[in-house]
Amino acid sequence: MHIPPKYNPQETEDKWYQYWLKNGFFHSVPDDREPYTIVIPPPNVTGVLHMGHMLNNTIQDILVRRARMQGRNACWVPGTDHASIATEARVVAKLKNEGIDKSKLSREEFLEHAWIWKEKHGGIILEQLKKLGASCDWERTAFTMDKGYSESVINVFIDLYKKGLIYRGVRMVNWDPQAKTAVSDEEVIYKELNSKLYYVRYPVEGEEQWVTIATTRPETILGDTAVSVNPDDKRFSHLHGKNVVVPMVNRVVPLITDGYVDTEFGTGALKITPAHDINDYEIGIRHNLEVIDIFNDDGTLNENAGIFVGMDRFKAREASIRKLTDEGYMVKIEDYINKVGFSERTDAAIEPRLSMQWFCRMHEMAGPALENVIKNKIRFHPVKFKNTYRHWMENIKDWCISRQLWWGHRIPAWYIGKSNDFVVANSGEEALQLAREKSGNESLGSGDLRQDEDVLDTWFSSWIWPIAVFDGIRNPENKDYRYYYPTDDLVTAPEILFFWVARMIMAGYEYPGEKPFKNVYLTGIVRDKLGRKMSKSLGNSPEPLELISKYGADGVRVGMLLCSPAGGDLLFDENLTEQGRNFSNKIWNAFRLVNSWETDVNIDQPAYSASATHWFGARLNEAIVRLDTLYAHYKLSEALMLIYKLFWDDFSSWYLEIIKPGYEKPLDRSTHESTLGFFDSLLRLLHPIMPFITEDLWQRLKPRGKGESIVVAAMPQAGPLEPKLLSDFNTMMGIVSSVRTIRAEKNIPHKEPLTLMVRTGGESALLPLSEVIVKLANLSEISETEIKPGNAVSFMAGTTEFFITLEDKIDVEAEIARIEKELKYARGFLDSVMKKLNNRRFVSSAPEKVIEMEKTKQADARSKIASLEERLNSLTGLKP
RNA sequence: GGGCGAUUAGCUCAGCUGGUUCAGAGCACCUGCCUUACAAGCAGGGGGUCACUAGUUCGAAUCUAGUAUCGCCCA
Repeated sequence: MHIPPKYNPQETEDKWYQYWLKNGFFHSVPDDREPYTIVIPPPNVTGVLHMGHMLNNTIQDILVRRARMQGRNACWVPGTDHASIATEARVVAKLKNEGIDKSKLSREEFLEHAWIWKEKHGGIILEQLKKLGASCDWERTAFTMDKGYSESVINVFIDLYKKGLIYRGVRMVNWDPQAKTAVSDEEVIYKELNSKLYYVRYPVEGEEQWVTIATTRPETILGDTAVSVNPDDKRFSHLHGKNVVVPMVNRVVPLITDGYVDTEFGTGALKITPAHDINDYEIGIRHNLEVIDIFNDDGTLNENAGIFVGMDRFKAREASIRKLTDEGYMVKIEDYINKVGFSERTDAAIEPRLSMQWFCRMHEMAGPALENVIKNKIRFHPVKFKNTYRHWMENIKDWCISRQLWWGHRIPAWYIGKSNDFVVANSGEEALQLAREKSGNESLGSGDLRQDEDVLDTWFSSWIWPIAVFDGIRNPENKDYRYYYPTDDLVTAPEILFFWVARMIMAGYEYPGEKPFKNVYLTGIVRDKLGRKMSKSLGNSPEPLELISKYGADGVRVGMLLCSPAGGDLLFDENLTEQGRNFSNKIWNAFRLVNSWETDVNIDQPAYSASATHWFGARLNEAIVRLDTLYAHYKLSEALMLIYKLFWDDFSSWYLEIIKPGYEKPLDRSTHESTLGFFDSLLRLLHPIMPFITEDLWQRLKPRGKGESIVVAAMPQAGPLEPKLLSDFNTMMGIVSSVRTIRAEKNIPHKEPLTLMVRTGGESALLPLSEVIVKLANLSEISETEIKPGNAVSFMAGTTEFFITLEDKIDVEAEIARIEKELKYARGFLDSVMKKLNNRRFVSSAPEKVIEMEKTKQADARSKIASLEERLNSLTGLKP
């Protein structure tokens, strides 16, 4: 069978993925094995696969595949979330394109459109994950608005309401005037802007004096209800108790004193607009100030503003500046850098606004959520995020959970008649019942109730994701939930540590009373190689599916992992996927070589092959042990690097080169079998990282039965470690490398055999692995010598000296220079050792073991120096 | 403004509770090779005052304090 010299992933990937699905390898049902569970961080239904997903899901897949091969019942639950704001915006835009205005539709009609959109586009990202090789249990695919899931969300709302953890109230919220909804604190992104600071003077009522304030938002002057100064600020003490007149609208407002005012900022006098600034709002409460809301929900000015009514807030700012300037109120304008909040979803500037909303109390739930992380009941990787988490938890504020949207879980509250009196219930019927009880009015009909128009924040549904995907809210006793919960690992981005991770932890301790997961692995943010965040607008993000078709899914997975230390941002570079592809090709070609060998049962195993198989077995065991440690600490890129070097260097460059038979010569059977066994083990170790090529080659390695797959093969276990053998092999490698260096320096082709001499110093030294050295270095023989041969170059391995005689090729000057360099190093080394040993305080205070080590170093260095000096002397004699 | 973290080779990073001359890996780079597994490769090689300063110690990349620069979170 001819196998091409280049690996072509496209020919194999779809085939094997289908094979895996057909055999149901990814589907999990509870049994008596130990479970291993991951729930996917549900991507938005509006989303398409980006590099962040690639990284995140590669990591999850590695963990799941490895657990599966370790014999655990692995279950990776996929799914999507409904993304209220983003989806609604998408659907509104689509309808608009079709000439349909959302406001002309009823709620039900709109939701119908939304569901159609969701069915059509909502699954794209999950389909894309299959290309990456994700081994999700697709039969368990969940969606946050599935019927059962929705019920769970509503149940949680009702339950928390009953516990007094959900309330309704007027608060300052972050208003997104474009989406016309409130958003939570976490959904506001602060950006630094080059803006202006406007200095505006307000006349003091009935006097010829002025107070000058500084503001970045002159249009909000229309809503001013006070001017405040710091009580200790002497500059203003003569004005205490007086009134000032608000420019443009000529409203008379008090000049108040409040410790909040920073005397250093601006002029030291602050205008107070309680309706449109959170700090002003709090000052307003302290001083019982009037609250004048001047904005409509779309960000235009309302009649409270008095002027510019109907004008957009930014237009109104310009108009205000003109008017203030024209009327002589503007004192000066300075450049100023400030931070302005923008909506994460729509990128509209957030308007702080007073509004009636639903809130979830956080303080009680934060307690156990914080404590259990601090006590490592839930572990964060890397641990540094514990600090960030603690800081947030200790300063937590109530969570605004209502959104003025239609797409989502509608708040289960019904208002009675035209009042603000309400009942919270599971259904209209139950609400009616409760309303009759509450009002004492038995004649209330369903027409007298109206359900709250708002929906819940999307995170209010995804915070129960690890519970609700197993139906643990509605049926806490069901088999799946009891088996799979708590899940094992959560893999996500630090960006949503608070949005999602922290809240899942709260929900976990509030509902089952048990953590939702044991470990949280926080990935870095994928940036381009210049360190910029990948974004559509910058156009610096590669198209994941194109990368896959160019380098293969395995290559891309390797590329992602190569640049992803846990928690650190990763600077993605397409070169890395190229490296991944090259690695695939290396594996492919190693297979071609092994596959090409014929065996001959009649030949004995050569000594070098016996040594090599023995050694590689030990090397493999060592690697397995180290891999376990790396995985246990979630050091996945290091685990990859370890396997990478194991395959490329140890297996391909050393092992295969040692056992390789001559051209078209057969291999002995024992070596052949060992080699196939090693290859099999290597493929298994690699499989979690590179699922496709490993399956393909594993199936080629020997005939496999129906339904057999590396996916469900057992992960290799470590056998005994053999440190002596490993260290002998290292010595051997050093000797071979030295010979190769001499060949390279002297231009001696590999084909030309050399004689290597070992200096025995009287006793016959047993050189380990000499048969391997002979083969790899292409030696005609290794001979022993007691004296130093004249016409030779030398090198040392440990304390042993080696020579290669060269007829006329020896360059005495160069040789002397080289030895002098080595001598200098050895003497320096000895000096540093002696400095320690001669230091009385070192000898008295260092541990015994360290002193012993120093003494060994001393002896070795001395013997090495002696050899080198002797060699130098004999060479000096040869000097022309 | 408050908190957290980082700074090690050209780049990305490893280096656990101080102890082999401890300064490492991959990539990149340089030199020589198209040697019938692989040029997506093979062999060999160069490269760093561990940000800076002071301290603790017999001994510091590692511990402490300060300085500088950068990043993240929160206000």
